[in-house]
Amino acid sequence: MASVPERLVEAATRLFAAKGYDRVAVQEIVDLAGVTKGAMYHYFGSKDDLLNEIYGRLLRMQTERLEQIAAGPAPVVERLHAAALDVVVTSVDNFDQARVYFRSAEHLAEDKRREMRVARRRYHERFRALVEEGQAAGVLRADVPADLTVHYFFGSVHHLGQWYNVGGPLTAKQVGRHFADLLLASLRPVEEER
Amino acid sequence: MASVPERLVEAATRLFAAKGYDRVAVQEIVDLAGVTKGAMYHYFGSKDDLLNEIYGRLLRMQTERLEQIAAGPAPVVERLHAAALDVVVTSVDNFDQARVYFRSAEHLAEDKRREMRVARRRYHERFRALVEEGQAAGVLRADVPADLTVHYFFGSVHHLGQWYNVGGPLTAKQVGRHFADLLLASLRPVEEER
Amino acid sequence: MASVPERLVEAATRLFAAKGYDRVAVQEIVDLAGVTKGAMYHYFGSKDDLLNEIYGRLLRMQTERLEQIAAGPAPVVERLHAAALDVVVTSVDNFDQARVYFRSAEHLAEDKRREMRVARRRYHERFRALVEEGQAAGVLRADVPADLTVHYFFGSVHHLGQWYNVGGPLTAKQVGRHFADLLLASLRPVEEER
Amino acid sequence: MASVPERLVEAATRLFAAKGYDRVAVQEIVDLAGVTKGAMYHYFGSKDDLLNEIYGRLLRMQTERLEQIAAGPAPVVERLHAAALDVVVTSVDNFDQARVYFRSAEHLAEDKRREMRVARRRYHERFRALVEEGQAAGVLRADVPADLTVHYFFGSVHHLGQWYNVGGPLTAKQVGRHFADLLLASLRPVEEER
DNA sequence: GATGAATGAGCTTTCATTCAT
DNA sequence: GATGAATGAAAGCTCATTCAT
Repeated sequence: MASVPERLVEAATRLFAAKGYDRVAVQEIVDLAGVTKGAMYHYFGSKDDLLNEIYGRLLRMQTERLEQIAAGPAPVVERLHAAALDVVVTSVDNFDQARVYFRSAEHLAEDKRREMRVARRRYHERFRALVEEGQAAGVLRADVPADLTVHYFFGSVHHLGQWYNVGGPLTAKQVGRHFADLLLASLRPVEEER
Repeated sequence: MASVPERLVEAATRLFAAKGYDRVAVQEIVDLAGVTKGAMYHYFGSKDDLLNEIYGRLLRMQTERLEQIAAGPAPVVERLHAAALDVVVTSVDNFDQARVYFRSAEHLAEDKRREMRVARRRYHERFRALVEEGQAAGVLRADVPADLTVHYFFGSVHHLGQWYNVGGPLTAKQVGRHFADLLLASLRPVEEER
Repeated sequence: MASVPERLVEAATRLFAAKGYDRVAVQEIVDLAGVTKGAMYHYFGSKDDLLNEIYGRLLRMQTERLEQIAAGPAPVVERLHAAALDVVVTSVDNFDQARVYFRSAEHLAEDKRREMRVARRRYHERFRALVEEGQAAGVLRADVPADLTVHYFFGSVHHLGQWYNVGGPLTAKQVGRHFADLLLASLRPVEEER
Repeated sequence: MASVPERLVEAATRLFAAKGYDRVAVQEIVDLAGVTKGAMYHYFGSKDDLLNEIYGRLLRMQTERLEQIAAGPAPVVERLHAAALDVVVTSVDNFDQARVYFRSAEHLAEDKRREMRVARRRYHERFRALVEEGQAAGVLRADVPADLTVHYFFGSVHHLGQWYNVGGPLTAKQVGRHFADLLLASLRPVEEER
């Protein structure tokens, strides 16, 4: 059986994803993990520390992957497509973590929230830099601010948590491809637009 | 001064938007509205009844407008563009309401939640019907499921609540246009895709 | 029957006096007062707010009486004697309140603690002024700092809570007289001291 | 570096003096002492056992010194003066211990509390015997009960913990002399009292 | 219509102590 | 001798809701 802190993080992830941070009692988490409250507070300073742990994992992982993809040798359009696909696939593959991540920033304590915002921003900016690179190279349209485009796309990703059905007809890869295609299509240079 | 129930709804909207439903105490709402708890329970059956009220308003309004736009005489591409623009503009114009709407579905009591899901779905389906109409007419690409496209777009809209700054440099109309343009661009029929 | 807040203050006074602030649970207080915790938190912001209430009452009362006595027309030696006697008698007459007062300053929250220190100091200084008046008039010895004398005397008063037995052989007035006599005797001008 | 139990007692003394027994967590003590909880429970049976240890040290020391002083050859008035001075000086020289001693009797477990009361009483009685000796000899006033006088004086001593400032202008010896002088002065036989 | 005192169940967190290693 | 993970009981506090007035 996994270690106690590991079990706690898993239990918390499942419950936070299902009901939202504020609707989950610490008692439920420790019950699901099969330990007592004292054990939880031995490893985590607070309930929101547990959230912080969940939160950070996915973001760190996605950031690393984005940086690797972005630094690759392929043409920028391909790298952007790969990055878009990747964030969808990893979000779906870690669906509970992702759902927690998508909605729980506001429940972090002030200091951790600041840290997280910094990390999120770094991710956002790395992604935006890809878009800007494509715009500078003339292969992506430049009449829509790159910043706005990134928000536009990540809105779609965050929204996955609200409709995507893990056992359903669409695989992670299919959704990822569609999303990446839509993004790239929307950024093709305009020629004789209305 | 506005009527008591009106003041309560306004106060609740402001507070729910700012802090999230679970982080707002009924006492805060009545304090901000300048009434007492008894008064609130005179007009509303419960805290989540207040949420229900807020919730419904924006959705009803946007649904009506969508139906009007969709039923118009313009070509489908133009109607879709107008609908996309409209949902962004009305969401930004009623920003607090929209933010509450975007993240508080799960706080409704079971029966109201069901009602709401029905209403949301109707909206979603009306929008999807527009996309499907364009696909059938051959003016929008058909290789991405219309359903997925609608989720994709509304993710972007819902995400507005997390980054859009009401007093900032972008007006509602500008964001709306960009979003609508991105949507339409992403749906142009593909010709010689990679 | 007394009002709820009154009953709560009484219950808290009894319990804090008997066991010390930290050893009394809010639950015990409300049980003794015959109400629920919710009721307590309706009237008092916190456990230490209850302490604050108890704390202030005795000090306010003794301060008023001291000021009246000190402002009287009698010779300073008589006024000092009366003041010393009075603080003993009122402390014994409100024995539980006094015991709480004597030991619980450190349990107040920081802001209230500051307030209380100011009030205590004012009391102390009013008393010291009496001693200094006697010294200036040459009727009390001046070779012991007035400040130290006051600490010396109030130590004795505070200590009452640790040995005085309310049902015992000594009445409040008897103890008060003895204490006042000892104080005055210790302050008689020295003539041919060793 | 000192032994583990020694370091624990020192750390506990510092913390109990500063914050009061109930406000200090065992974890804080072991952290300050640089050991672990297990180590503490290896040497001491409980938190209050640690208090007991601190508690006894000062009292044992002061009792020994009192007995030596009281048994000396000097006239009773001088012995009483010396005893009074000594208890002040040793209390100030061991200020943290003294502060713990002055206010933590009630935190001892029942059995140790009884022991302590016995030891305290013995000290008190030895001191009182000095006063009574002086009264019998006619060199101290007899119209105030010796018992009450002792309480009166020790109140002043215990109160030191609440106002005396170790780095301040008054040395231990100065305070001790003043206190002893005040005590002796208050006990001079009365002649022509008002 | 409206008040606000009161409820009661629930919350997160703390902490002295134990015990397998 | 010493560790530190884990317990379990209790703590202070919050809050949506009710109800006599």
